[in-house]
Amino acid sequence: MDFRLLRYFVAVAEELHLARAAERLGIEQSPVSRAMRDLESQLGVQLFDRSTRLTRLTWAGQVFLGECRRVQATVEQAPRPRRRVSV
Amino acid sequence: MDFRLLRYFVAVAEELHLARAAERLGIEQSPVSRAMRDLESQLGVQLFDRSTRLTRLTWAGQVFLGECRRVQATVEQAPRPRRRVSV
DNA sequence: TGAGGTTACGCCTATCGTAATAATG
DNA sequence: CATTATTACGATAGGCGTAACCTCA
Repeated sequence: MDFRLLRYFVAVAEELHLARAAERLGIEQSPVSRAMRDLESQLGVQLFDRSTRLTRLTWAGQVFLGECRRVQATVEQAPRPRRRVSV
Repeated sequence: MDFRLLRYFVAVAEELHLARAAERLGIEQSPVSRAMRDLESQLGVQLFDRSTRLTRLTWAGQVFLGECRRVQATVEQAPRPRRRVSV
């Protein structure tokens, strides 16, 4: 689990739309779809309710989104030695 | 910057010895050495005082170590959906 | 049947391990 | 000269894009 999956997940969770999330991330749909699958697999939890479309976050997904935001905030708020780190 | 470099750095910062840090991480010295170089390059900051050995953290290194621990704590303390995630 | 998501496939980069090389104490 | 760190090099895994394919409203 790295910052990449975390960023991807936040984008998807907020957009609930792979194409828009992908656009926001500057990559294609395909890797985003795979990333979500991998993430759910790693966590052993389903993060989204899906029909064909992503309808909403599961409860686990909501909890995880909260965690991700905490992590991102921690990383971003931290005082940097000299330069900012791109997460 | 991902959790990998963060983990490597914490190990090295705590051990101040590449071989021990590498052992702790379950990999070889070589990638750890490269990781520290890459990290310093990314941050634009020297993290260690080095002679041939790593003698100690620079001030920037100490600050960064603090940040890393905060991030790790955030990740680890977060309530997990079902399963624990290995950072 | 069209909008949205997934899978297949090949490419490319990043990371690893082995091993050789430097440096200093 | 022994210990520790770095560099060189080849192998491999993982992430990406393109494009084909599936699925439900």
